[in-house]
Amino acid sequence: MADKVYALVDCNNFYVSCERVFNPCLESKPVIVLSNNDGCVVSRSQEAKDLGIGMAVPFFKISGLVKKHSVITLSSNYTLYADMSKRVMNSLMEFTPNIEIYSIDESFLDLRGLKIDNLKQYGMDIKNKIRKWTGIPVSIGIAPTKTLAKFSSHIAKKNPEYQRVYSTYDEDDLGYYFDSYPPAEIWGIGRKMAKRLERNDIGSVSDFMDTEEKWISKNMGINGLRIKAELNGESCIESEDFCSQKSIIRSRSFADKIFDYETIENAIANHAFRASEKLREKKLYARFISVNIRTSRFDDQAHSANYKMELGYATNDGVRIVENACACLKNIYRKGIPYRKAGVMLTDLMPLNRVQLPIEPDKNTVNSEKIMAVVDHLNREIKPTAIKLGAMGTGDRWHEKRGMMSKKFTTSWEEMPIVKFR
DNA sequence: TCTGGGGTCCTAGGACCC
DNA sequence: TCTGGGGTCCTAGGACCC
Repeated sequence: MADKVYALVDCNNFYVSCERVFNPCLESKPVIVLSNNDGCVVSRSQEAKDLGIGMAVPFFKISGLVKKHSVITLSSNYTLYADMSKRVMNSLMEFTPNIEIYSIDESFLDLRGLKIDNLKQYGMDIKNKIRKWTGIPVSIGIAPTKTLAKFSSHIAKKNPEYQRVYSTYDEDDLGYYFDSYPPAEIWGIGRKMAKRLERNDIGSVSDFMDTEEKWISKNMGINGLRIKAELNGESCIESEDFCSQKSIIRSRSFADKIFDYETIENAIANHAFRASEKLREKKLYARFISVNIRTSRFDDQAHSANYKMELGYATNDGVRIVENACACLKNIYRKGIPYRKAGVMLTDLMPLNRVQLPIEPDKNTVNSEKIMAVVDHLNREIKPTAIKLGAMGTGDRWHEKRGMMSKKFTTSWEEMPIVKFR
């Protein structure tokens, strides 16, 4: 077997597939799932794709189409998707522990060193078992580099004859797809770069492969060179270091324009607290916090403001993080601006063993670990808002719209699916 | 009327130093 | 009075990913 072997396992239409597991009536019908605030389309069933509904299209632009074809529309239910994702990833670990979870619906498996006679068959085996164990359909690309594995998974998805598994080790028509697919199909080449390539008569992956390195380096930087090497079978995107997360962000758009300070402070305090929960969950500490408030990007007088502050010493204490977030907000809030979005970012993250604690801890910090542990426990066991800080407020004017959400089938006793026998 | 959220990485440019 | 060039560090912004 070759030096390196990566399998990219990609869940098909993931959010829609999650919904279908618990609601079989959605099968073989056009279904879409919307982003927060019911703003954009973030997942589409094949039937919805066939109707011409694009990815990330604002919902209001397709509402006519949706009505005409009775497209079933759902708000996103991240609690459900996160839990289903965990199940899929745990199932994949049955095949190899060398798994890199790349996103909520994708993982790279490092198959090096495993005794596998037939990679294509192995892929089919994974695909069938994931479907059986979790109900989620997946596509798989197998190749010597991550970029090629991604490309292979696209081939697997688009061409039914491969039965959703494409292995460059077992097929000999990769060159055909290099000739016929545009560079935009390649991982790392986005809209802007694809346009630029097109303007320079680079219309296919093969054309890109034939492009001089000098040109690539000048126009695409080091990333372009890396992509070319990867497509040549030379692996240069290594596995991520798991403890290397650089930032934690929590932000949301408001359902309506918001002008008043109090409501925005509530939103910022909530985001800051959620961000601190994430920090504690990952056992990390942050040194900096920054707060951003902005109008709609599409507003005539689009406005955005940032404020960054040092937290003193690295911390994951919710109270301190919320206090600092509110202090940041005071510096940038302006009266009379129609704010549409607020967010909090924690940066310079580190694990406990790298944290420098203050020489003389004050009273408030001494007990913070214990207090936070209790708060987290209660919020996990009862409900996420069981314990809140005063600044987080009680209103929900800043909350987003989610008019069409399914239930938390797998994570809430109240909302568990009911099976009836007759 | 209605346009997502959470991340990473790279680059250009300014400030500052010698 | 003349005001160079190299280095570093930081930040903002852009591009990309899902």
